[in-house]
Amino acid sequence: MTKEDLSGILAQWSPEKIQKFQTDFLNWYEKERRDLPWRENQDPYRIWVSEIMLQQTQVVTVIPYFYRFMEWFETIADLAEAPEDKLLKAWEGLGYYSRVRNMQVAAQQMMTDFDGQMPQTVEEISSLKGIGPYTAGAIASIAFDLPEPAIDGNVMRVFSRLFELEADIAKPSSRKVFDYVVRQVMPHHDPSSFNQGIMDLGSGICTPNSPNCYECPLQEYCQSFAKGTMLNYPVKSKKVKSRPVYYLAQVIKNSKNEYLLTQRSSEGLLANMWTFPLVEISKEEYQNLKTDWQSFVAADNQQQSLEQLTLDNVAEPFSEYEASYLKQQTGRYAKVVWQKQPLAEVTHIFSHLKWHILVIPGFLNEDTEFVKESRETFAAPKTFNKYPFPKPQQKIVTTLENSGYLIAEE
DNA sequence: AAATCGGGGTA
DNA sequence: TACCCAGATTT
Repeated sequence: MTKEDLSGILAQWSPEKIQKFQTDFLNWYEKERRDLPWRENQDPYRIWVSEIMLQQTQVVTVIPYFYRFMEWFETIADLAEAPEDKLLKAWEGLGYYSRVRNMQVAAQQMMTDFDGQMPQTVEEISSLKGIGPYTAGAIASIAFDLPEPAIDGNVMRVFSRLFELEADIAKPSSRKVFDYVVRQVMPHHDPSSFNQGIMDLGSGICTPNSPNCYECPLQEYCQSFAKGTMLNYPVKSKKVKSRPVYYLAQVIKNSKNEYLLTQRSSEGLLANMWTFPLVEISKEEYQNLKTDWQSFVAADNQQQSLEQLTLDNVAEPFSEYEASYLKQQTGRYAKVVWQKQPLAEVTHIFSHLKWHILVIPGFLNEDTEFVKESRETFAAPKTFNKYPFPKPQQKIVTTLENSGYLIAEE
């Protein structure tokens, strides 16, 4: 879609029509705007925090995190100095954890470069870590009333329907199409209400699958409504499916009812968060282990003799290869007595990965024989709340609590 | 331009 | 399932 095409589309909108469009929409927003905690005032810090939290995250999810975050980190200076585990804990369960790390870097930038304040130009706001074109526009318009668009998924959906724009919103290059169109029709006297209004509209009325066009304040301006083509927009190319990954989770308890936890790498997925030790295995190994474990538990239920599964008698239910494989993977845990109990399986879907986790619980009789490596610790269940856990880890804990293996109380 | 980076809500 | 959500950064 060329700039000439866009000019043609917009040429049908006279200045008078644009002005009426703005008035109608701002009137609607004034009447229908949602009461949200970050809309109480124009504090740039609150608006910044809310915008970062709201990236790829729905309002209802954000609200409790927002209140807690503002309690824990009252000022930009507080955020700049906070320890990382407290940051991760504040973000635990929210996902995309680099968001909060980048926010601390940005807070430090503000302390050193901007007198501890959010800067007030789009260029300077954009120079802050973690603030891209959308968030820069949102902060500029909402906190400082600057006439900047804030192009997000809502805006692209609303505007693609308004003008039947064919630009593929999955392509980064399409952003400039929407930027151009929004700039032509947004009111410069109240960009804040306009941008927030489009968000409310996209959230409650101009929704992806079943838009409530008969309640829409922009119905008379909407080309796709006139033609009944609302559901053809926005145009979006397919995303690739998430790739499966298979893990063995080794849940190892010592005689003091403490569990071995390990801190993940400082880079990449779930950086610096804590999990039970995870070992990646192949799909075939995963399926074979699962099958054999199930048959072993079934056979044992009939015998009702063995209380524990040791590494030696692992060779019984597992095939020789799998037993040796399990020993190899658990080699440094030679003192671990693997618990015989119904198999626990946990799955978790990320945006680009699907984790399959086979949970293998074990017990350590002699603590002294076991030497922790770096980034490892033994932790009692009642202290788990001190460690930032990613969702898959929380699911494993819940599963083991339900099976009775993991006891939260002392 | 494509891949990476979480997790929940919805139909 | 598949898609969407107040996206940014890295490769």
